[in-house]
Amino acid sequence: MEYTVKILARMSGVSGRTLRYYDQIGLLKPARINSSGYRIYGQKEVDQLQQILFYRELEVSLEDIFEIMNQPSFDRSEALKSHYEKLKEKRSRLDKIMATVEKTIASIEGGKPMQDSEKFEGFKEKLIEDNEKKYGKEIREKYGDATIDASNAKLRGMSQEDYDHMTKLGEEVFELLEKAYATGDPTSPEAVELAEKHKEWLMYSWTSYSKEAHAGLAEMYVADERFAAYYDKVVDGGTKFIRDAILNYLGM
Amino acid sequence: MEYTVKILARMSGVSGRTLRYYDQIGLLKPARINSSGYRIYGQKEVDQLQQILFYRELEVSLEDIFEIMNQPSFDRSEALKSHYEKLKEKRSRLDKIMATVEKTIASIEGGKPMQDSEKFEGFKEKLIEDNEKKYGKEIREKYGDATIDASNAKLRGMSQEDYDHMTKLGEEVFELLEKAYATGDPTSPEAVELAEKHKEWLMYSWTSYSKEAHAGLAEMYVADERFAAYYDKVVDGGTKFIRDAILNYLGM
DNA sequence: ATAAACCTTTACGCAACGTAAAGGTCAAGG
DNA sequence: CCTTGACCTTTACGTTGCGTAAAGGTTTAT
Repeated sequence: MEYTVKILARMSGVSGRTLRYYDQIGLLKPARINSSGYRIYGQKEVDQLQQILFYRELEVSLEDIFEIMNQPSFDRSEALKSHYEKLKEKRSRLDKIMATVEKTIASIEGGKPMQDSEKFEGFKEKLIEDNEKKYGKEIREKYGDATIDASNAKLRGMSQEDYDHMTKLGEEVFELLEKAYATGDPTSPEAVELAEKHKEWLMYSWTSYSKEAHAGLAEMYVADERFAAYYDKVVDGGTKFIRDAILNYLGM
Repeated sequence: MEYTVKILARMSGVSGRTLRYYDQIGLLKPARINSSGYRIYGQKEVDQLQQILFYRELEVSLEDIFEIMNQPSFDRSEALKSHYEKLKEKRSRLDKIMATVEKTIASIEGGKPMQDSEKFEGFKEKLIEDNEKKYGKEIREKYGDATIDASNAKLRGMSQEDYDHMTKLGEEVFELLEKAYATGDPTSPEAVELAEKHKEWLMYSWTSYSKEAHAGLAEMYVADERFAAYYDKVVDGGTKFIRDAILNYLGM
């Protein structure tokens, strides 16, 4: 039950260099180093490597894998179940791309033209994935999976126009934030408009709306450095301002 | 039907930077540059980009994509059919990994242990893929798809022991080449053993064996720089020697 | 005419290793 | 016992496919 680099590498399908690299960055340390300086891996490390490979399969960065697996709340069994769902999503993305390939073949051989935007169906899913990779981790960590999963599900069903409109709304929120901030008053008409626009934007990704959830999100913006940085980019203190504007709008 | 960078990017799901990069490396050049230096893409480029994304989905390197698409014999329709098959393989690999995840969950919750090597089922497929990525392209180009596809199919069905044994045989071929070469005589007993061992090794990946195919492969070794480099690494002129030894063994 | 939203090129940065170099260790066979 | 070959080690530079400023020109809308 003890393995050297080469043996574990052969068993798992990764290279020796990969194992050494994982040791180097602290992602997977050998159980012990023997008297000659050789890395020796045991049971626990085998299971950890498997877990790492599952995450890697989902294109999670090694850094994120490290953070996830080192969280005190990390539950292997639960992680595996989540993996299963993600793999299913990945497979359905593949199915979509396969459908696009089929359609393209038919269009070439049948001579009937295809909408340009149709030609990229399935690839758009990648956008959603990437988005999740960028923001999903922290949101998941702090606010649970439910919100983001629902948000993704809705995104997926959206038409191009809807998507564009939503993007535009998001930008308008940004612009409004700047204007409203200039008034210095979170109860000003501009601030109210900001809150309204923000709600409108939210409706695109939220499956259900409640004042409490909206207010909770506003608080989250301030609490979460990532969101804070996002809104503070527009104007310093912008995050707090948008929170106050929303809370005022909601009468809280 | 004319698109600027941003528009095409949004439509296809790639970034603007990606399009500029593809232009830079010559993979996808815009149809024309307008008077202000802007990149303008047309119908043909849209289809090319789609094709590129299909290849990218299969993890083909951009360099290889370029070579493949610029071959005079490149047939879009055929390429798409091949894509479809590959995507199917990728999906079945995903299925295997999903099965491994399920098994792992059951093993954790049921408390029954799992073979260490079982834990990496599905990942091993990656090895085959990578191998193909490394050698497959040139072989395909020059000798058609049939051989390598069959070879992969057989590889997939192999047990760990078989695989190890094959690897070992491959190494023995190498060792023998050096010894046999030292005799300087492709009809020496050592050379005959080399040819025999080489046949034995071949049988692991070939579905059927014929003298002609074996001889053909020997010639291919010499003709193909990649293989030549591979065998000449052992001893200079090793490739020609192994060809002569095989031809002699086959009585040709 | 001014701002917003595009576009351009240049250039440095990054992840996740591959790959070579230079050398120590260990089991097996002569 | 000693050599050989297959392991092991560390160090370090190279690669792919972009992301991300920076610094500036163009177009469109108001």
